[in-house]
Amino acid sequence: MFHQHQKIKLALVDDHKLFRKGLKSLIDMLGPQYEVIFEANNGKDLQSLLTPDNSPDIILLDINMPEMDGFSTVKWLSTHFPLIKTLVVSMVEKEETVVSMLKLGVKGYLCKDVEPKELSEALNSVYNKGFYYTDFITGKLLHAIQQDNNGDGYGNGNQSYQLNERERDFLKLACSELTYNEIALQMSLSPKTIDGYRNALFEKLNIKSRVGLALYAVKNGLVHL
Amino acid sequence: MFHQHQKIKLALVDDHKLFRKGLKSLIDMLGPQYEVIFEANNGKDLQSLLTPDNSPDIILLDINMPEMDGFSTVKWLSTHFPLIKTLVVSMVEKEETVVSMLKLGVKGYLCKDVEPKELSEALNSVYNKGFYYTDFITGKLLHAIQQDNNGDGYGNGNQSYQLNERERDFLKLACSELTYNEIALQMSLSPKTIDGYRNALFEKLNIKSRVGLALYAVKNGLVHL
DNA sequence: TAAAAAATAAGGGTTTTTCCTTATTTAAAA
DNA sequence: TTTTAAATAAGGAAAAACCCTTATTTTTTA
Repeated sequence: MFHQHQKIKLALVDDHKLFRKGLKSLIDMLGPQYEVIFEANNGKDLQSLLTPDNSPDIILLDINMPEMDGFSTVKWLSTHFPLIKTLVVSMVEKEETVVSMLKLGVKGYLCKDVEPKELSEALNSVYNKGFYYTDFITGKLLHAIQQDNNGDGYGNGNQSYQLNERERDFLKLACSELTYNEIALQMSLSPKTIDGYRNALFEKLNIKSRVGLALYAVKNGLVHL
Repeated sequence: MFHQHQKIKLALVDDHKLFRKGLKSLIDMLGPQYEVIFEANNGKDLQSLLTPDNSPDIILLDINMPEMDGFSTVKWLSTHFPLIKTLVVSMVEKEETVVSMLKLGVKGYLCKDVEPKELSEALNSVYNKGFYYTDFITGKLLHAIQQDNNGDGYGNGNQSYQLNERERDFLKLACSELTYNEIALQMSLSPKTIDGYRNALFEKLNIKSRVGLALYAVKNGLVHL
């Protein structure tokens, strides 16, 4: 085993300081090969801290965060810092979320209830191999692919439940006590268009009611509680 | 400063292993005066691990957990192990939740985004003084009291928004895609009674729509995502 | 056990949500 | 510049949600 010339630089992005500090503590215990160079509360915070001079090898990233969530952060990173590898650490286990994140190019996905041992495996794997694929991830992907093949009109290769910007905007507002008419006003759209968005989401997400929409939004970190 | 004869025994109850391990790591760093004697995934898990021979001084308890949540756990502890002190560590910051927990007799309430320093202060305070009251807690209590005094018919001393068993049952079902009629069937009640429950909750919780109900339930850990 | 309080239920009406189908406008691709 | 595709919008109707008032039953309390 030869000498490691440089420490592996990490950054932590999570809106719960206690979790972040705990995570940092666990990482410190893994040994001196890892160094947490900074922590951020959310994507916005990360944007201000991240510079070419101060950039980590791997970012451990939460999804559900205020101001700027994991999705937006990964997208931003992929254009501005494409060399940084992202490892998601989230409590969200939903297939849609995992698959969406992988499509965006994250290098691994950990649930917050894994063993600390898996954290170190993930970090090593992402740094050395460039990715960390577990049975968890494979299972989600497989299931997603299988669903794509059932000929429901959404499948054949492209994203079956990937929501576009407008739908996400709508979904966030649907997750409030606004009436659909009020949402239409907010979005400067006809109530009938809103009607269409709702129906599209119902079909895409296999949901039957507005409560379902709200719950989906929460589960997938589109809104914060 | 004199010798501490006995370590302060702690137990951690949280459904996210990585958070638990991080928390344990932070506690271990506080010094040898604290010892985490066991960890549990949720209330049910705690029930099976907790015996008179194996009981901690302080339990650090999450709220939103599957199987058995923080509310039920605290209630159970207060009858079966009244001497154990409970310190809530949750991401929930809603006044209702904080106040309800305090009414149930927890000795302190920490949000998951506090500094680790506050964790150690809280543990010391709970162990030495029996409680840990912060401005955060006082603020919530004060606000709750002030609301009680506005003569809205719910106040005068008793719980203004404490939900009873039946209302909680209903709320959980309302947080689904079931129709109110279907909920009535499930609960073996008339749809008109359900109507009454909904209206009562709307008023108590200052909510205007079913989406609001669902969101409230999620925020307060009545349902798990 | 009588009175008070809480839980359960009904009547009846308004608004919002939900579900179809089809049409127009705008943007992208060939 | 056609052809296609995507976003936006309309009409019309049925179901569900929402709201207010009052009545009955059950449970608690005095």
